[in-house]
Parts: sequence; structure tokens; C-alpha cells
Amino acid sequence: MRVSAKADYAVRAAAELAAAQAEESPVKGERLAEAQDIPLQFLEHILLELKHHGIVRARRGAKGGYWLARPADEVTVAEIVRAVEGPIAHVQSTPPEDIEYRGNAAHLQEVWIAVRASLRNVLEEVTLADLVSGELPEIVGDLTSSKDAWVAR
Amino acid sequence: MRVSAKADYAVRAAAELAAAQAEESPVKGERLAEAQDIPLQFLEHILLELKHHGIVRARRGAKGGYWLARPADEVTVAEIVRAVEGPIAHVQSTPPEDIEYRGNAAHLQEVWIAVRASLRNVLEEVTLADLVSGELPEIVGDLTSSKDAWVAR
DNA sequence: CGCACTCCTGACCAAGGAGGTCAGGAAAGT
DNA sequence: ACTTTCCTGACCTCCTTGGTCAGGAGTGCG
Repeated sequence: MRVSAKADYAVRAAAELAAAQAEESPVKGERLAEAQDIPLQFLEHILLELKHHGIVRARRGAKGGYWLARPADEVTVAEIVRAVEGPIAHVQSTPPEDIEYRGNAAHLQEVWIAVRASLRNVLEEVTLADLVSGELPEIVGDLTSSKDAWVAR
Repeated sequence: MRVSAKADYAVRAAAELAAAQAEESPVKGERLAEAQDIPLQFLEHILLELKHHGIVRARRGAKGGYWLARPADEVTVAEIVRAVEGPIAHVQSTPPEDIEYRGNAAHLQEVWIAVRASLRNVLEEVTLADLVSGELPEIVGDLTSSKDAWVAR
């Protein structure tokens, strides 16, 4: 139930690309790496994965670089996380809807389904445009408004 | 963002213990392992962790076994997951409230906080008693009622 | 007491993932 | 031709996952 460095890096780099969408020229990997303090060579692997998933485009050579394949308000955080981490909220590497629980754990499946749904409610609502502008969807505001949400347990 | 086998096993075993709370004698590890089809020796390690976290108690010898340290309606799924997996929704192994994001990713922190809060909303609401009875809290019903929640993406 | 039973503990192990680095190749521009 | 930048695969170290194995220590019973 943790977020990997890769996913964190991927979202941050994508946020930079979203912000740069106005400029009509691609952004170099080096600039992304510096802006977000991410190891360059590792970042390029991540960007390649995003490219393979159709989230990002790239061109090589002088004046080359990366840019978003779609408008920033059509790319969700969920997409990016899935591109680099795989499916969200799998249990033992299988999707919760495929698991059959026995005995007194029979209803555990519904709990894991609910967990996945609640993650989706956040991650699929937030777009890169939201992230860059800081105007996050209502659900994020609701969830973060409680003081409780900001303390560890 | 996945649920480990260990966490899944731990919750299932705990559910069996919750159901057995009426019988006034401890439950053997072997019986738990068979009821939930969990490798016995692995399960005993897990039960030991739960014991160290004060969730479970145990006695050895003939007529020994495990039982819940508290009533089943006072033990949440969140507690069990934390006992075996550690803190929920950490990013790069640090809690989201301790991370400082720069540049265009500045608001990413709020997103991860919201992710954690939404997980807590589910995992801290569901108790072992809920799980065994099948009468899950309202929030779980809300989240699982949509057909959408049951399909992969 | 002695013994069977059950939990308790640490060591170990194979496979894979996390989080990178390195070296070289292939397109694009000038 | 040459530089720039992405593209790709190989490699690396450390840690986690999902276990197994061997033995020790407490508990109850005859």
C-alpha cells in the first residue's frame, strides 16, 4: 500500500510537461530532471514507459525533447501511476474481482473492491491541469480538510 | 499500490479468530491455516507479528492456540494491515506530510494525503466483526454498489 | 516426572522488484 | 559531418516477498 519512487517521479515530470504545454517546443529530459530533482538516466527510462503508454511523445536531436500527447486536462494521475506501476490495488498480484474467499473471510473481497474504488475516486479525478493550477477537485479538498488527514498513525 | 499476500493472510486469519471468539478456547494455528488455505509456517510468523502488535494473544502447549486480544468489533482492518505491512500510503518510504514538492508538482502532496485519507476511510471503518457478519459499513456499500467498481482498468 | 503438544524464534533461501548506472545506437537538426 | 537528444538493453546492489527448516521453550496431562 505504498507509492513507489517511480510513480512519484512520473507524476512530477508529467506535471512539468503539463505546465510547459503552452510553449510550443519540446522539453528536454535534462530540464525535467533538474526542475524536479530526479536522476536523469532513471527519468528517461520512466519517460520512455510513459511514451509507450501513449501519454507522452518525444523527438530526438537538437531541439528535441518530450511533450504531452494530450491536453493536460485529459490526463489523470491514475493513468500515469498505472503506466509505471501496473494495476492499482491488486491483491497478491491478482485483481480483487477474481479472488474467491472462503469461510469467515468471504466478505473480504468487497473490502478490497472498496479500497480500489476509493483510490480510483481520487486518482482518476485529478488531472495534470488540476495539479499544476492547484485547483484540485472537490473530493481532494474534502479528504484533506480534516486535520486528521495530515497526521501519521 | 498493492496488497501483499501477508496482509491478505493476516486479515483472513484474524477473521477466523473473530468468528471463534464465542468458543472459550484458543484456536490452533493449524486450524486457521486449513480454514483459509494458508501455508502453516508462514502463517505462524504472521500471527507472531500480530501478537507483538497486541492484536492477538497466544498460549503454547496442548490446548494452546491463538485468540483475539480485544473484541472483534474493536479491531479494524487498518490495524492489521499496518501491523504486517507498516504505514499505509507512504511515498518513497516517507509519510506524505513530510514531503516537500517543488515547482509545478507543488500540490502533489495534497493528492497523496487525499489518497491516504481515502484508504483510511475504508480500512479504519471495517472491523473484524463487520467482516465476519457480512454487514459492512455504509461506505463500503457505497463504493461497491457501482458496477464500475467491479471491473478492471 | 516425563511427554506430547503447540507456539516462538532465528536462520536461511530463491526469485523478483526497486532504484538506479553505464555504454552504445539511432534519429533529428544545423 | 557533427552535435544533440532520445532510445534501448545490460547490468548492478540492496531490499522485499513469500516462503521453508531446525530447534527451543512454555503448557497441560497422565
